[in-house]
Amino acid sequence: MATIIDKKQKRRCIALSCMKLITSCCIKDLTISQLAKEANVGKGTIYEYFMDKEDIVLELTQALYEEYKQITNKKMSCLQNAKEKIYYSFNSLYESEFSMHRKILNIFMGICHYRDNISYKRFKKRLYKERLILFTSLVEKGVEEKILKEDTKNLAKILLNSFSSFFVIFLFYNNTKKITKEINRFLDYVVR
Amino acid sequence: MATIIDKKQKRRCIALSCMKLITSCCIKDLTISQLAKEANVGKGTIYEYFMDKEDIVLELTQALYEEYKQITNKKMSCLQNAKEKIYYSFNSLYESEFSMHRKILNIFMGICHYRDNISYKRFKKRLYKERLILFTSLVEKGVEEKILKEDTKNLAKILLNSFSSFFVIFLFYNNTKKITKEINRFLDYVVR
Amino acid sequence: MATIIDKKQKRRCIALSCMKLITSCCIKDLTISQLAKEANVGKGTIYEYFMDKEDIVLELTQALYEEYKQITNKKMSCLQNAKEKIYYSFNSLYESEFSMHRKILNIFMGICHYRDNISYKRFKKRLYKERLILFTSLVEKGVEEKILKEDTKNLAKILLNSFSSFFVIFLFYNNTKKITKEINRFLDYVVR
Amino acid sequence: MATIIDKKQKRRCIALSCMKLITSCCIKDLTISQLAKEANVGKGTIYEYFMDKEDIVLELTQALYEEYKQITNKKMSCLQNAKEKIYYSFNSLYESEFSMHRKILNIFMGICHYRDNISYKRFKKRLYKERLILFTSLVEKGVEEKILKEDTKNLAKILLNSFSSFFVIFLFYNNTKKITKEINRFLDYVVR
DNA sequence: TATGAATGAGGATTCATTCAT
DNA sequence: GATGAATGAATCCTCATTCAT
Repeated sequence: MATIIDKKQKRRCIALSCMKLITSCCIKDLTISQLAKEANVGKGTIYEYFMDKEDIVLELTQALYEEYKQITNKKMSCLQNAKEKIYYSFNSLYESEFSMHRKILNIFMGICHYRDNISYKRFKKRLYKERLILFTSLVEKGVEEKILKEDTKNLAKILLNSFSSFFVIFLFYNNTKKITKEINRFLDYVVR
Repeated sequence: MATIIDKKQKRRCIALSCMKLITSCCIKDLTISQLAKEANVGKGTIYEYFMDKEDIVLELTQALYEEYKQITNKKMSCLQNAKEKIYYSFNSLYESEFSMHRKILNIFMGICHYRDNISYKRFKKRLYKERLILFTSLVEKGVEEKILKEDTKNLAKILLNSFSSFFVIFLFYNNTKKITKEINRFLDYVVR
Repeated sequence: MATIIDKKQKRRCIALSCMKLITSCCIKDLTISQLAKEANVGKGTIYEYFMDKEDIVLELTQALYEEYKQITNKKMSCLQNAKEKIYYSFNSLYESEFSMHRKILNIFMGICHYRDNISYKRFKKRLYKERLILFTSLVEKGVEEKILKEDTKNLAKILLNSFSSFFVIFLFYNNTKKITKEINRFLDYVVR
Repeated sequence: MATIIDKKQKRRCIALSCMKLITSCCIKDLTISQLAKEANVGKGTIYEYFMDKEDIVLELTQALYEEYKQITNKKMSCLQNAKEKIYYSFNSLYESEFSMHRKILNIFMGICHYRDNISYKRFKKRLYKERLILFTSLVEKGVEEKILKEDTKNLAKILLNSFSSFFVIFLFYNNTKKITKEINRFLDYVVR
């Protein structure tokens, strides 16, 4: 039992050690040797804990996603009304403290375009599900507070689509101010 | 002059010859040798016309994009009113005849996540610009025909964001029926 | 007959066109394409007139050797006595006007270390022979003028060995002033 | 510490394994694959220890140079007087047991004509310096024993120039008997 | 005779993966 | 469990050479 926990911890620890390297280089050009050196472990050790390069990125994405969730949930619970929560749930990702998280998400999405294995799919589904739950609850609250007129289910999905859309657009602009503007324009249209 | 045209033509011709191979394999695992063989030219010839693998994908994406534009413009001009045109502009991409186009677009977008050179940027800007012009004109017409209440500029951008969002969602579902449903749900919400 | 002369002339002309390129780049890294472009002819044309890269260097070396001979013979005939002629025959190669000639000779010698075909051998023999004839006549004159005490034959060979030695040393120092100093030290030792 | 010594030893070991191949083929036509096979190591291993082909030749030249020095120093210490030592220091290189050493030296010199990196320069300087020290001490001894009349410094340099010259001439003749004759003719002229 | 587009053999180099320590 | 030296398959890319025009 203890060793399994250790194994998970070490996996995460190695992945986090590689964060800087992964976000600063093109993932395509990174080698296992470089990653092992960055994490201060032997090449063989990498193979103890990861299938390949993409597996490290997955672990790193999960780590940062969980951190993002923890921080934003905390802040969200301090916000008073549904409107503020909805705006925050869209905008928080583009705050400066999450620049690393955005970078990793970009790299993760890039890998998704060519990689389609189980662990990747599973994490994508989890991301989708958890976001949908969040937006569903926010829409419910919004309808209660009468800032949203829509029936619950559809609007939550539209919000989810738009949320991911904005991230894609962000990768195009690569400008957080611009994307924040676009987001608020959209939310002003949807929310009363 | 003649040779320049020939060079452009041959570039396109080679890229199109590689279409099947590119869409059926994982681009990451494709080699220049395989592509050269598929196009029935020597390896050296590939290097005569392309910088690398990604350059071939770019050419292919451009070729299919232009074909898509030509076909959809033609059909669009037969449609009577703004509402139909808007729905068509969103849904056409998911018709079965454009399955190849969707595949290429997926591969192209995957490459965008790690590649950031001039020709890729240029084409991305062109895509963005041309789509924005289309949606702007459709919104104008929609407002004229009183099926859209919004001020022109903002709605066009929202449509554009949603359009690209739907494609990202499609890559997740990989199910044209589902995405068509989502699109129509969204458009029913926006259009009267 | 005319065409043969033309062929020889064109061969020389192409080789001379490549002089700058050959002396400024490392011969190992030069390609036939580059040489053809530099000479403003097609790649196929190069093959009409030359066996390979080394053949161009040979032609260029011959051209510059003949030029060197012509210029130095002229100047030598103006010199009054054997002593002056001997000193000039050693030092002239290191005058600034012959920097190109030295460079080519270096490249030619480098090729000799791995290439051993007939035309290269023939030219090396010719160089050796002509220099020996020159030094033999200078020694004869020197003995007549009583500035050399030695029997003719041996000294001519020693001079020839030293002459080529100095060039090898020059390639090591790559400093004309230093080599001139060494040469004069040596000749002061040999000549009264 | 141990690994550094091992690395140096393995480097030398690989280079020595390639000796036969390097001296029997034209270095220009040798491939890393052939060298790796000859040394019974993988291609990747070659790159672990060497920059390129020329780096192997450098290592081999150094190995054989050190062997040559060791053998000749030993024999030289048995010789009685300066005259014998001077003659031996010139002639030893052309003894049959050093045919490999001559071949490598030829190849090394050929590479010097187009390669000018630090490690090559450093070794060339070392060669020059050590030979100059040897000849200086021999000239000193010769003056003591009154077989040389010259002032010490100049003659040592002249001997050094001639020594290298003779090797160049040898590459032309490729005939040890002839070169030995030339050497003795020269030394008879210099030494009383 | 001159050309240069097309070629593909072949060499350089990389790097994921193994396995003895 | 951790390591990193050794490996060689795999891929890149070059460039001498050909040959139809």
